Amino acid sequence: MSAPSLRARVRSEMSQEIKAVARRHLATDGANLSLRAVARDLDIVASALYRYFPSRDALLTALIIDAYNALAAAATEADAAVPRDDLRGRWLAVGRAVRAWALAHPAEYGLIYGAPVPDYAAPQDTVEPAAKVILLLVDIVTDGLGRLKPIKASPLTMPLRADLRRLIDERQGELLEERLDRVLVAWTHLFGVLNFEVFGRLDNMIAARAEYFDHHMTLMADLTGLPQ
Amino acid sequence: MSAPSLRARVRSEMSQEIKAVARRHLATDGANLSLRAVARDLDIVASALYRYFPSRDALLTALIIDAYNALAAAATEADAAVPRDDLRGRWLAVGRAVRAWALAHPAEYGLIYGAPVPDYAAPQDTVEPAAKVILLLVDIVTDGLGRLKPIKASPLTMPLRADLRRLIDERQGELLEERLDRVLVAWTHLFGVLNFEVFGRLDNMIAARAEYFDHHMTLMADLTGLPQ
DNA sequence: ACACGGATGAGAACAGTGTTCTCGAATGAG
DNA sequence: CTCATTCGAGAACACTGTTCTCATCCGTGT
Repeated sequence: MSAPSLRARVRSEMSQEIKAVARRHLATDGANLSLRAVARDLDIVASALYRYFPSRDALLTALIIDAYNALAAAATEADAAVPRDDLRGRWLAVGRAVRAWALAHPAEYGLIYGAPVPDYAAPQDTVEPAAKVILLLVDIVTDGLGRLKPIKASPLTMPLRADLRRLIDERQGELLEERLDRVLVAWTHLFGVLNFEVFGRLDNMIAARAEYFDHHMTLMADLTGLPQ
Repeated sequence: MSAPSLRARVRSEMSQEIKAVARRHLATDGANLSLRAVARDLDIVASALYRYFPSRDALLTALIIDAYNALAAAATEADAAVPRDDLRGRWLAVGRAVRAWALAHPAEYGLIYGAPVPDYAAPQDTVEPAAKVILLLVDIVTDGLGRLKPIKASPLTMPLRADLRRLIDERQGELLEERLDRVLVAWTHLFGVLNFEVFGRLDNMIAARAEYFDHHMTLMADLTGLPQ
């Protein structure tokens, strides 16, 4: 890695600034982001933006990647702040961090967990940060091996078991299929509740939002067999 | 109810046709629906659309309402086709119907369960059909009163209990707070799994989609205490 | 049966959009 | 100190939603 040239530095600063302004607009205008409006805010002509992003889609993609990374960072940091053997504490901390980030950045959250634009293929750069949250949950459960409560209830069908086996093998995981299955259930549920809350589906239904969320996370911890 | 005049009839037919074409466009272009493109498909000039819908938003709203109603109708029909006392059969039928509709109409599904456009207030016409699915689930569970398995695990906190009590009272429901809570969990989860599947979050993860979905629905039936 | 009036669609216009291209000017690199 | 690369401006093009005005049509009330 050679030292970045001055030009490269100011260029990347400009890219960051464009994204910052775009994020601000996103918060008020949602996904209908206007390049010209962003340019105006930067005292720049719209075509100048094309020196930094080849298209509007590219800018949105950059914002999406940033959002994934920010969300993953918040979750990771929250997990790291809890003693390793406090599994339920870590579990709840991750959930709360994801929720806090989502509520603080609803537009960006909608960008990554709302309906994707059709025929938009998620670039490879998004898959790793996108997987981060569930990997955190897997890690927490894996750290509890030996202490986990047994899983009762319906056995998995073979095709499903095969999918889970493959996922475990791909990452050299240590969980059993049944256990990973429960983590997937919890992961699904985490974003299910969050979508409902962020997208307004709980309006006029649930007032005690934070308690509602914690309750669901606890239930999922139970279902996954987290001890205590 | 007087007989609708001829003019009113052709007018409503034209409205339906506009929505049909718009739905077709929605499927390929997603939420960026172009009025002019719709008009072209109808051999009509764009401004003529304004005789039928006062704005693009109004057309989208109409599509949203239709989507809610279609989804609710599919779910209701599926429930009605199963013997009343086969609770788990009805439960699964509703879930599968919702999933089938969502997979058959991903764009419309995204319209109603994806990220809402900011500052877009859901018109009153949407709340009733939007609530239909959860009401079906509540009905199924209510039909099982006396046969339901007891709910174990963490008691509800007071604020949450109050929210649930209010929801029950509003509709003169017969469920206990704990039971309604579980129905809400199941409802949340239903759309959580579906969002993940429809929005592509299961790509390269789960191949056995139908089994995955059924498995989650069954787990939720267990959690809710549905007998058998 | 007939004239009337309201409903309908065409077309032009306006403001706004993403994107491409060309052209000076600046400025870091050799 | 020159030169090539990078940058931003500006015009242009093909779109978009929306508003007006203007004929034309045709069901309706008499």
